[in-house]
Amino acid sequence: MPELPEVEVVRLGIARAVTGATVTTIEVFEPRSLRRHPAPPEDFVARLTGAVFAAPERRGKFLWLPLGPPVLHEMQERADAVRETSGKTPSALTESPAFRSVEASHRTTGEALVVHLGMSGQVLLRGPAVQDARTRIRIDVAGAAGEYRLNFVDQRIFGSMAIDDLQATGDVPGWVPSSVSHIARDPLDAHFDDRLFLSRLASKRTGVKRALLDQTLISGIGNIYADEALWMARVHYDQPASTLSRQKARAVLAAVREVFAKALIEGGTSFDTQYVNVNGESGYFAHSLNAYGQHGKPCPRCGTPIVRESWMNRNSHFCPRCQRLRSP
DNA sequence: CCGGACTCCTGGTTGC
DNA sequence: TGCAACCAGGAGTCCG
Repeated sequence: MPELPEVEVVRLGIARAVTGATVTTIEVFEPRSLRRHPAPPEDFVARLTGAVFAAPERRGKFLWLPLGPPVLHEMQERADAVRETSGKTPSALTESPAFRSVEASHRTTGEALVVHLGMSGQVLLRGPAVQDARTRIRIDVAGAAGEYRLNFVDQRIFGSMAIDDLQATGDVPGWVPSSVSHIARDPLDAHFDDRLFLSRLASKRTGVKRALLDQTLISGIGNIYADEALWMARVHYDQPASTLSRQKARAVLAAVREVFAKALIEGGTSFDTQYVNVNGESGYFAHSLNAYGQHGKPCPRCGTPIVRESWMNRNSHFCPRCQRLRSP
C-alpha cells in the first residue's frame, strides 16, 4: 500500500514526538512482524528498551530511526530549551561541530530501528495507554515533546520492524541501514543522481513500469504512482525503457516528482482505512487520481475510457489513446 | 539480463 | 443472509 508519499507523511508525523525521546516500554504482539529482525523478539525488546531515537530518516519506502546515545538526547533537550526561551532556531547547536562529531562517531557504529509498512502497515502516534486494533508492536516513548505511544498496526503482516546496523553510504557522506543499502536513492532525495538514473534506465530493455518499480534503480514508486506518473508523461507501461527518448525519459522522471509532490501536499492516498496518517486521518490524493483505479472512467485529458490490464499479478491502468505502445 | 510465477498474510468486498 | 471466491498500496526469490 504505502508508497513514498505515505511513508514521508508518517516520517513527518512522528518526527517531533520521537526525536530525542527515550523508549520506555516495548510490547511485541505478533512475532511475524519481526521477520526481518535477525534475532528473537526478546533481543529486539532488550536492545530497544532505554534507547534514544534520533530524527527519523527515509529512503524510498523504508523509514528508520537511528538509535542515539543519551548525550545526543541531552543536546536535543538543550536545543529545545533554546527554542522555547529565545524563540530562535536551535540549529546553531544541533549543527555545531560538537553535536555533529558526537552524532557522527555514534552513527558510524550505530544502529537504527528500521520500519517497512509493506502492503498494509501503519504507524499510529497516540497518547499513553491508547489501544488500536491489530497492533502488532507497541512502542512507548518519553521525550521533551511528552509521552507517546507508537502503535505499529499491520493487517497483512507484510510490513516489519527490525534493528539493523547503520553503514556509511557509498556516494555522499551519510548513513543507511545495511538492509536498505541496496535500495536506490529516491527522486525526492537531494543526492538523487538524475544522469545516473537516466543512463541506467536507458540500458534496460524491460518495460518502463517494471523499471520504475525496481527499487534498486529508483525507489519509492509503487503501483499507484507508477500508473499516475506514466499517465502524466503519456507513456505506455510496457514501453521498453531503452526505447524512450532522452526527453521522454526525463519527462517520466519529472512526472514521478510532480505526482509525489502533489500527493505529499494532499497527505497521501487513502482508499479506505488501510492507509491513514499517524493521527488516523485519511489522505486526499485518491481524489486526484487520473489513471489508477479509474478503469471505465473517461481519461481526464482526452475522454477515452481508462483501461485496466492484468500485469505482473497486479493491474496497470492507462489511457489507450494518450499512452500508446510505440515501436522503436 | 529478462519476464513470469510464486511466497509471505489478513480481512473487506463482491457475487452467487 | 450466508458463504466462498476474489482482491489489495510490497518485495524478495527462483526458474526457464
